[in-house]
Amino acid sequence: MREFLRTKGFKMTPQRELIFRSFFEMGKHVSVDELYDKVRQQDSSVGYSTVWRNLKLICKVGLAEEVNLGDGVTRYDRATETPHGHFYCVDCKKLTEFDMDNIVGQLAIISRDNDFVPSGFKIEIQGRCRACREKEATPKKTTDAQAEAQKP
Amino acid sequence: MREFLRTKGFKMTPQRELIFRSFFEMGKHVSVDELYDKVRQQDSSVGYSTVWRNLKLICKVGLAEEVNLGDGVTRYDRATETPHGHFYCVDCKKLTEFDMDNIVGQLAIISRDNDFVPSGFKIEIQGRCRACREKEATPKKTTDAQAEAQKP
DNA sequence: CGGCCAAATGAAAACGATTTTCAATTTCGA
DNA sequence: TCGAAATTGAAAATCGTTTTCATTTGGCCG
Ligand SMILES: [Mn+2]
Ligand SMILES: [Mn+2]
Ligand SMILES: [Zn+2]
Ligand SMILES: [Zn+2]
Repeated sequence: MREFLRTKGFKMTPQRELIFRSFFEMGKHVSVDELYDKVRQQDSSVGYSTVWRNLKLICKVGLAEEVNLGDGVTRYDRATETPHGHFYCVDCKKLTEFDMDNIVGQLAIISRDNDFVPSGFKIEIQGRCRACREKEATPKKTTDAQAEAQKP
Repeated sequence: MREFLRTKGFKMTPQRELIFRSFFEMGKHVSVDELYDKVRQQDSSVGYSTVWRNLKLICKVGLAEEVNLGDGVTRYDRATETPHGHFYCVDCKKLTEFDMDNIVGQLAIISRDNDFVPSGFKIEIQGRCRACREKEATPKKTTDAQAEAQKP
């Protein structure tokens, strides 16, 4: 790793080492805050901006990429060998993955047909996961139009 | 429109009327600022929050939906009869659309196979549009590792 | 082994889009 | 017409992201 970074012109530091290791230990879809918390458990002197910068660096060197679900928080997803898509449960907000190998071909065709040279594909499927369907909870009826309209 | 909203418990106002009309007159992928500017051309007394709230309302009643490309700005996309995906040019940032009818079937199958009940699909293809490829401009070599790493 | 200098760090501040607050105004059904 | 509920505009609050800046550190070179 140290060597890998060095060849790209970056130095290794204790903080960086810890941040990189922590990131890869954590699951997928990690937010800055989550990683920051994890890192601070090991070394509470590491700064937030250092975590943020290193997360950006991890993306820059191609080891992860940002994921935006429109919930206001950027998450970082460890790069996978084969491209994958995301199921986003609108109830519990859980993010799960699926392989998109068999679809990439079609996306490439669509791109070609539209005179567009693709470099990356993102597929997000919103819906409800099994767990949430089984809970089948709170119908939660509309009562106050304004509250519904103006509040999240 | 007035009637449509009334049945959902919302009132019509001059501002709302103007905002809705302006939104549908504009192209796709409109940001709050863009719509705000357009609206102010007609009536400079309309407030920013009113524009924002009505954009949210348009989504709530199903006439549009938010689009997030991770560039920090939420855009609002008029709902289309048939679902469509987006080509996002990494150079000029232009967003163009493509029909995804022929892929939706597969996405539905993938969802079923993963025990997920889908309610919406989003496909984003990053790459370069024709215009940008033809410009084929500025190779822009890396010179300062830190600058490259820490600045956008 | 020093010395040097770009890279890296941490704290704090800046940013900027989004969202909320609140008092005043308006809509629309009873 | 009246009044409750919705809407509005201005301003402030939020809050994740990004930058600034003074200081420290890593790693290459002699
Ligand atoms: Mn993922
Ligand atoms: Mn669109
Ligand atoms: Zn769920
Ligand atoms: Zn382009």
